[in-house]
Amino acid sequence: MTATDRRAVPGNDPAGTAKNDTVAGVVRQWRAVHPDLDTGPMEIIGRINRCAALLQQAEDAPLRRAGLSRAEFDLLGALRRTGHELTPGELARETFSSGAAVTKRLKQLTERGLVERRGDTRDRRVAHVRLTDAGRDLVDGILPEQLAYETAALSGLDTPDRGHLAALLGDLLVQLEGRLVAPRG
Amino acid sequence: MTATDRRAVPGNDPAGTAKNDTVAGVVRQWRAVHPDLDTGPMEIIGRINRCAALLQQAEDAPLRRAGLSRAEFDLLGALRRTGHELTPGELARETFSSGAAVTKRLKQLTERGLVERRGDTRDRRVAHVRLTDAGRDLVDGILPEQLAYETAALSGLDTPDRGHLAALLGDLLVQLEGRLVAPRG
DNA sequence: AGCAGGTGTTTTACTAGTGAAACACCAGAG
DNA sequence: CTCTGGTGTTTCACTAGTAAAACACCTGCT
Repeated sequence: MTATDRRAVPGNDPAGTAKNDTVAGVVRQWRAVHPDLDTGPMEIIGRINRCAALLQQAEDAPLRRAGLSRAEFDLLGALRRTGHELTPGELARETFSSGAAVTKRLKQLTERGLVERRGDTRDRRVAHVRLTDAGRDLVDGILPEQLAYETAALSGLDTPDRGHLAALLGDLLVQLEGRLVAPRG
Repeated sequence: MTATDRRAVPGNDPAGTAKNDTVAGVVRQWRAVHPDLDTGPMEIIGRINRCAALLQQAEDAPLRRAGLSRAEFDLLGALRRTGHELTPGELARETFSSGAAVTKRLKQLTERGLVERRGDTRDRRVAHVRLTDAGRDLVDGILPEQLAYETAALSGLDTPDRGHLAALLGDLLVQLEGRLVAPRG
């Protein structure tokens, strides 16, 4: 621990990636404590997690202004982008959340007049949920603002980098979805 | 809506990124409903969020086996990797969580004998938290398994792609941290 | 000394989410 | 018709997190 230099240490960075973000610091600490472990995956996964956290925080601003949580907006967005009614179960799958969570959110959104439900005529277990006009208008009003925030958040990357990043994340996501979201029979 | 093709539509993909992950489908839906909006940012941010969710889910497996939540492991990990005692406030900053959350977690981890606290001698408001031997052993036992899961999750990408992805995410993260984590005085 | 304002931590009251069980219903077998 | 097993949805009991207030203590000013 004598005279430790806080800056990047040459020769310690095989991938040539000498960032000075928070994740780089964390990885450096782990390497110092466990020099034997391969910390490579942390550089990707740690950054993905941290980027996700920061981006969500940034995006929450326009939503809070509209009195919506991210989860509520996701639900409304699913209805808006599919363009048709969805059942609670479909909404759960579409928004990657549990059925119980969807039930709760639908209750609130219905009370606020943003969605409406009707029972299925043939199968009385299932409900069909659709946006009200107010719900549709709300989503359409928020979306451009949301995208503007996102564009601003990404403005530090130039266009080719953005394309490249999207492509690499797409590759990764295909792998993850194939592996983790068990092959549907 | 007549004869809509579910596959990628040629000419609609300026970045040349014709993925078939879930995000690509979502973006396609939005484009159909709002052809005027630039959905570019979604391709990155949507994928970051989705990757983060899937990766966390995957990583939670080894943690649950050890009876820890991700948040608890983050806290223990912060103590382990810094190598010295931390105050609750420092732990909160280090793990990006609220002070109240740290208080709660410390209470549980102390009861389980994984961390210990002692009061500061000069300033009796502050506490110093350190890992017990059991805590250190637990982290050291989990970490390799955790990294193995991470390596497996990323195994779909070849080495140069991994380096490239880490670098791009690092660039993005530097931007985001500079922008969103207000310039510290 | 004594008070004012600031900081580190905990408590409080509350919210959103979870898994498991409950409920309501359908569809097929006998 | 009436079971039986399965599926869509909701309820229940509980957990983890949050923001704001409370608390405990320090520091500097007078």
